[in-house]
Amino acid sequence: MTNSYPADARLRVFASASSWIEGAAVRQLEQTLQRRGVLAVAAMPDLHPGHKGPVGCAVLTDGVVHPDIVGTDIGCGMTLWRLGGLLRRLKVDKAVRALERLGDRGGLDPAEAVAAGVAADVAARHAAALGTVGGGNHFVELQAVDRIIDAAACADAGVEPGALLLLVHSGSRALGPEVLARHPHVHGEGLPLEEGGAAYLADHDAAVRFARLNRAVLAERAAELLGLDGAPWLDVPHNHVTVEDGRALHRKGAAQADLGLVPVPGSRGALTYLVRPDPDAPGALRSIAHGAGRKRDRASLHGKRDGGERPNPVGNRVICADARLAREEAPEAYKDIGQVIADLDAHGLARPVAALRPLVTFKTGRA
DNA sequence: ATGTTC
Repeated sequence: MTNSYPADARLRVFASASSWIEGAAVRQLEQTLQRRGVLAVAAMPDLHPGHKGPVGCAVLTDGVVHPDIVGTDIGCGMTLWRLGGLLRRLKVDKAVRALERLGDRGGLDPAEAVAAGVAADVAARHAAALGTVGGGNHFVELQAVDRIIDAAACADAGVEPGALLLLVHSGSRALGPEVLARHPHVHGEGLPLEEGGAAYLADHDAAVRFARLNRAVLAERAAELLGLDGAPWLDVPHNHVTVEDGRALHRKGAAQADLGLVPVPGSRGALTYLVRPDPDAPGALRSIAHGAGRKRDRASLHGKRDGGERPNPVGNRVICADARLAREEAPEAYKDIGQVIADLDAHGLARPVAALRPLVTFKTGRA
């Protein structure tokens, strides 16, 4: 059973027949193609329905900027840090107790945020959010290199089995929604660069930098709590818009593919894959999948019919004091990351380099 | 996604 995708030469779908994509997401793709100025759309194997359009796609326009494609979480993405530690020396219980404290401290002071490059007015309103995970699918996760898949690429990158890593998924917190609200636009019409698009981009770019800084503060704090040396390695946004040669490239839940290696996480009970994208893959708009993608909407995961808690498929410890969030983010809410990676590989978008195993996941310490 | 959210 396969979906029938819109017959439109501008659309490329990088998913195999065995990757289930909801009909609602396909209908949203049709609407995306009707937005003003759309030249090309690349849909990834983790495509799923979103608020104002599908999550898991890249959209190139002739210069019209569509803020509601990027949505509220401007700059959201993944940061991967190397940790100076080895799996065989790790005490998992101790790591759990350490990461439980990630929610204890507040964010930065405005002065610290300004020193880190945040504009004074933004710092005044949002510094306290720097170093906070947020909700939804965001997390901080201690991982270990589980399996080398591409030995040469791993040797190049210094990736060795049993090495500890820190993966952070977060965004611009309340700054993103503020920026979106500050630039009103008609759905589907968007903002031409000279008619509000450039002004949106300036605020948007600040939110992208803010989100990256937030991930760095989170990683630094997590490494400190774990008592391990931490070194920044990769930072890859998957929710943003870039303008080049007068064209606007939007990514909505699609990872940037021209920054080197990319961590592609599964659910919070699955492996993460480190992949090497081909930034020139035809039709992919310099993008790849950003994760497993939701299989079930949040609402359907509540209620008695769901059958309650299941064991974590890969045995990582998940710190999440919010039971409702834990249900919405349960592993069974997500697609199979192995299939997503297989689809990326089969379509020439990315090659797997290593599999990373989650050990301890921090979602939220707040009850 | 959201100093969210009935």
